[in-house]
Amino acid sequence: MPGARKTFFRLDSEKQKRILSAAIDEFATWGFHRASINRLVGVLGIAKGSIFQYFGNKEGLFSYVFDYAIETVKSGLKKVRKDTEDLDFYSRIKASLLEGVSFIDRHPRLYKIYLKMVFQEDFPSREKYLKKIRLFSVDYLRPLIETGIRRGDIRGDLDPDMAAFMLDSVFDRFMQAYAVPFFDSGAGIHGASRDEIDRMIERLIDTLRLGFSSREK
Amino acid sequence: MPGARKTFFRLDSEKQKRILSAAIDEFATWGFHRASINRLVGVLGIAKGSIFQYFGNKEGLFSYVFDYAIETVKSGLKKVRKDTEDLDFYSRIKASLLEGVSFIDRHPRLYKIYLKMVFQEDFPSREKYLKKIRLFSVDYLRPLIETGIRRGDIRGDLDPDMAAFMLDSVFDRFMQAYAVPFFDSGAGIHGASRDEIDRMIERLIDTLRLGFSSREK
Amino acid sequence: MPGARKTFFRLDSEKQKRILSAAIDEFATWGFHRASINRLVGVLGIAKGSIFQYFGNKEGLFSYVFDYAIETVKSGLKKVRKDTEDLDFYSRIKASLLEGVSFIDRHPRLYKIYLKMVFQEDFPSREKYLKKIRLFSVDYLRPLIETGIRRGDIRGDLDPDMAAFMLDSVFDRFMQAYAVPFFDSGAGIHGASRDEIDRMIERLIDTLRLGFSSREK
Amino acid sequence: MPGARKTFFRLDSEKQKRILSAAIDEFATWGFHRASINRLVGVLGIAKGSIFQYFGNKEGLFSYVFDYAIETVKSGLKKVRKDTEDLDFYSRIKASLLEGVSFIDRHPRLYKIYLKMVFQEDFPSREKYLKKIRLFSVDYLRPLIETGIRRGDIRGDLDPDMAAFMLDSVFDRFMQAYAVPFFDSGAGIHGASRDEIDRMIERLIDTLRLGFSSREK
DNA sequence: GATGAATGAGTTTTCATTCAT
DNA sequence: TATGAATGAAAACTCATTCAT
Repeated sequence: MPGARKTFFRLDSEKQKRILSAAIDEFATWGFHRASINRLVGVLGIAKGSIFQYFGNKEGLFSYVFDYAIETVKSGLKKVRKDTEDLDFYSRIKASLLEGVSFIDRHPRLYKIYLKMVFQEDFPSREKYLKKIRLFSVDYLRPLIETGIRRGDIRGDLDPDMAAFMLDSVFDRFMQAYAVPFFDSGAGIHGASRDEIDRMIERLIDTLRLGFSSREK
Repeated sequence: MPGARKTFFRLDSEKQKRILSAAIDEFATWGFHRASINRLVGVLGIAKGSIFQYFGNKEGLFSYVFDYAIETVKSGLKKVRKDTEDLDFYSRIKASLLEGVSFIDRHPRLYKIYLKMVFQEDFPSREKYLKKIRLFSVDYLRPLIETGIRRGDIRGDLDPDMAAFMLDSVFDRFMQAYAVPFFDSGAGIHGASRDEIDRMIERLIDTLRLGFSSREK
Repeated sequence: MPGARKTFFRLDSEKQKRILSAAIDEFATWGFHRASINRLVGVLGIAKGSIFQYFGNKEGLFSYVFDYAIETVKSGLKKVRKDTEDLDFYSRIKASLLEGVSFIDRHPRLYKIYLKMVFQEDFPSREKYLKKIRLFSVDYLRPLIETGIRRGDIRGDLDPDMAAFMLDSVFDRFMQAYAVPFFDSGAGIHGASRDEIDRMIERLIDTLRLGFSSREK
Repeated sequence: MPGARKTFFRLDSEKQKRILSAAIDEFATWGFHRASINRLVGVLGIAKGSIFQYFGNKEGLFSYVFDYAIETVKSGLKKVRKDTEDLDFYSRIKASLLEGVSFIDRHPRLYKIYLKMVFQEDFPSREKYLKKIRLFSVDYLRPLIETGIRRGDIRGDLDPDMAAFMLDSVFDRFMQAYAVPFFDSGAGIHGASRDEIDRMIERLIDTLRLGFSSREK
């Protein structure tokens, strides 16, 4: 039901972009509940009624912004998947992590909205939005793992559920670790250079690859 | 600075508990900003002014609840650490995960407050509260890993930073995975029995132990 | 910064006047701090939010009322200055005092607001408001004195600073003396008629003119 | 009716002074209405109920403070009147002005309370308090003028009502002019030295003595 | 289609006073 | 005599939504 209406899409495309961008700002800064339509129209210099005409209500606006965010993430990862088709499993994981970091650099506000959303159970239709995200992770990581096993990059008896779970956890946490200082200072993981980030990822992947136990024969 | 005042501690202890419990309910359900003192005193059947006499302001109340939560988590983990002192690394990790799951069963509302808090950047002194939590994870996991290496449970060349990072991520995510369906239905990880949870944890630890790569000689 | 917003000026002019008048009432009766927006909107029969839409906040409303008061005083005195251009110094002083008295008759509530304001050090931007008033007295009285000296109405060796200071003091006090009983009973200086006021002013000016000392040769 | 009760006077005299001083602070800073008993007892570290036991209610406390202020002013002026009995009129006026200035230096908080009070019509029994002050001015200035005329310091045909009115106005304004910057910076009339204040007073008295008109024979 | 005035329930916080202990 | 917990009305201000123009 919610989302943008025909009226919105009939607007001149420049205006559509201005509204989208201002709405992203508002939700990224304040989260859903504390975002204020009053403030938004103040910034945009348009009539309050217009927002309601375009999106029905506050949730409709959020829904539009959120779908845009999902599209953006998806297209980034699709590109990585395709570009790395011929590489081995670990290189693909590394590329994916780098894409995550780069996504935060390119779209910090969208990532903020994601974080805001994840743990606020109470806003309308939260479940629906979360499902779109979760599916995603499974859709993306499971095939990667399966291909890795088939090609012999990963040991054949690896538990694919748990592997996916671990990757998902580590991905998420790594992005958070990168993002939080980035939001404060504009530099990820407390000012680490791109090279340092690179090395960190390698160490992380090594740990994933080798596991904790000693390799006695 | 904020927190409970003398006035509060002078109250009859039954009343203190009633207020603490109702406040936990309120913050667990609504988060910090949307929690309502009006609603709270309505539930408690006391005067609005009283809350402000006890805690100074809304943040004082939150601070009191939060410190209580931290104490509760800490005492649970301390017990695990002590009770498992003689066990090997993987058993201790398993016990810790089980304690996490059990904590959610025993104190679902406190865990909810934690989740609500983590990604709402804007509420007063959030940093201060987060620091208390973060310290925690490091304080707890690093010694476990170091002892594991010393005792030979873990390979000596394991990267301890990344290992701690992985454990922290996986712990957090596992607890979230357990908690979210738990909040909805009262049963963790979509209704799994205690036995099933147990097996899941074992599979997870196995994956951690062995890593992704095949064990060529 | 504060003051009325576009929204307010777009209102039907009758409504603007009703709001201005009710706000003057409220501030004149209660001063800044004890004035109540709740009471105001109750009297006006409009929604509380509307006042905040028109003026942003309480100070914005006060600022609007205050600027209106200043305008009203200024225009009265300007008229006197112009109308008495050709008269001698003492006649101009008399006319000014009469204008002061008449201002209180015409705008008792505005004068009340002035009195309330002068000695409440703490309300927001008080200094800014006071400055607007102080400038005023200097701007008005000094030229009058200088012209009086030039024309020979006043002795050439009069100390102009102290003369201005005395006039300002006496003006202020006279208006207060007139106003305070006026507020209580509706009749200035305890029920004196316009003729009596007139004579009082003459006696006052005589005292100013001749000074206290005996006129020895 | 209002004022301090027996209970208060039975207190150890040191405590009485602490309470008086803290109450003066509170009223001087906040005026009557915005003064807070909560804050006061917080500062004093005594029970809220005690204040009500000592003074009945807020007005009782104010009344006590106010009577103390009047006594303090009176005793200062009485001393001046007596010490200057043998001096001529203008010297006595000068001494009185200096006493006013010195009073502000010695008791700035009491003078603040006076200013706060004068133009806040609405607090309980304000008229009663004001009367005590007004009487005062008449009681003090009229005899001074009459003695001055009798002794030939002042011309015999001076209008004594208007003379008293002028003196009262100029006194009041001078003290305000001294006090307001004093409250802000701790130095009267924008940092003037005692010598400069002295000269100002002399210029002012000269202007009063000689009047505005030229002294043609 | 666009506008923006109107709404009123909601928020946190303050405070003088009472009264049982 | 002293204490301090309890009260609840009042304050300023916010905001999503509606609807007449």
